[in-house]
Amino acid sequence: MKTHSESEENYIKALYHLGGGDAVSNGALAQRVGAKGPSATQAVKRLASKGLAEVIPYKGVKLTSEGLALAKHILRKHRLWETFLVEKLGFGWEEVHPLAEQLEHVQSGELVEKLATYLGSPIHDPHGDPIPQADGAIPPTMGEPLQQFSEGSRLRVVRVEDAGTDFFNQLDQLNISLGKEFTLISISNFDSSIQLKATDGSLFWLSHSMSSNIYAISL
Amino acid sequence: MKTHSESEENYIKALYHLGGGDAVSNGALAQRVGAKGPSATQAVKRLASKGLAEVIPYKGVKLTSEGLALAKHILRKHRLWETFLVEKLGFGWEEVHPLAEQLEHVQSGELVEKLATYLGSPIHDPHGDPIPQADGAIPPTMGEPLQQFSEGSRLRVVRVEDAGTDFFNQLDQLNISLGKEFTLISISNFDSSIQLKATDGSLFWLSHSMSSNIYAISL
DNA sequence: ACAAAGGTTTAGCTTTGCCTAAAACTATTT
DNA sequence: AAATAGTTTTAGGCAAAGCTAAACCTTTGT
Repeated sequence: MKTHSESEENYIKALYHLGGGDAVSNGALAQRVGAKGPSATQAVKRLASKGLAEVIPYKGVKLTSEGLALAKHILRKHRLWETFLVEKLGFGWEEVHPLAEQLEHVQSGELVEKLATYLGSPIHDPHGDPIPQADGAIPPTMGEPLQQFSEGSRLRVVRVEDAGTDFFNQLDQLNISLGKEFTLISISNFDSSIQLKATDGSLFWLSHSMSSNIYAISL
Repeated sequence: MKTHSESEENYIKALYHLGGGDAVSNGALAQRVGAKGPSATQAVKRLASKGLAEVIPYKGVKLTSEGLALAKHILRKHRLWETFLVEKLGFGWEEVHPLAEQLEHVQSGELVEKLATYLGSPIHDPHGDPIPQADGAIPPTMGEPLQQFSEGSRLRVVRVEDAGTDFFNQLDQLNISLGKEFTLISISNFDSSIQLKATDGSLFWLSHSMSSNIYAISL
């Protein structure tokens, strides 16, 4: 198995995040990896020369099937490590992303699979995001944003967007976590904020910016 | 906390391994990190400029107290990860070194300490080597090579040198692992090979090259 | 004591990966 | 259809970290 630099892996991840298998603009890519335009241009050339991406100058870049497979593998590692950090080491879900970014670059197929087994072959990470499987299959992405449900629905939180530390802290304050169940009481016509009732009977409001990052399924 | 490149950390590790706090020759250092002389010269200059090492040209390099503390911290991470890989993920003790070399570079004080706690704050790694503690204290290095014991001694294996995959495989074949107890039956005057008796009564011989890498305590 | 041998440092080149400034292309607007 | 605004690429630098070849110390042997 060929080996790739961390920088290359970061560009691969960014391409996957932004476009999946579709073309991505140079600017978007640069912004995502936190670099300037010319760095991205140069980086995608390197990727192209390794057969991981296909570039059409001035038009965009997209991952080849090989690049796509690599992206999924990196994402698999990332989400498995996040799961480990939360489930086994007791980290909060807001802390694990930067650590997983480092751990995901560790190179060893055997390690990934042993880790997966150790964690019970999970298919979703601590944020509810699907963990790509060893064969490249991607489990379904769960849930709809709370806005999608009608008043009176019983629902279970199954996924949250990684919207930054403050968002996670607010979730913790509100005692919202994956698997929790609520009843959607009402949606404001004025500012789209949402009123929920917890199983303990407590009532509270969520701003639109909060609720749009929270995904649930209907019970 | 300042951050260091992986290369820098590798040189720090090498300096610690070769000299502890004492001076090390450029050649030895270069060989240990797998680089050529000039690369080492350059590297130690970088370390010196960061206050991690002290260089006397043509004479040698040694770690400063700050460099020493960093070295211990890296070694702590390395040995904790090795412990994790063996105890939790079920890797064989011959496989873990290269993986730990990657994992040890992950930067997060909180991660190290959570990992240590998760593993039960071990003071020795799967090879019996001492794990530097968070405060920099180094637990005692256990055991004496088998040659040191007299015929008839009851002893317990507490540490093995990392002498390569073949060595570990042979240990596994002989069913020798840390904590196992043996009686030293005899030491050959001819080639210093050693005859041991296991607790199940089985008898076997160890070559000098095997036994000199196996450390035990007397019971 | 001096010269050869051996180890160390300097000099200069390579690659990766980032940057800024300038040139080139695309797209939009009149 | 042309000009302008916006994006992308090229050109040219810089730092880290490696290398080889050449110059420079230190040590050692006669």
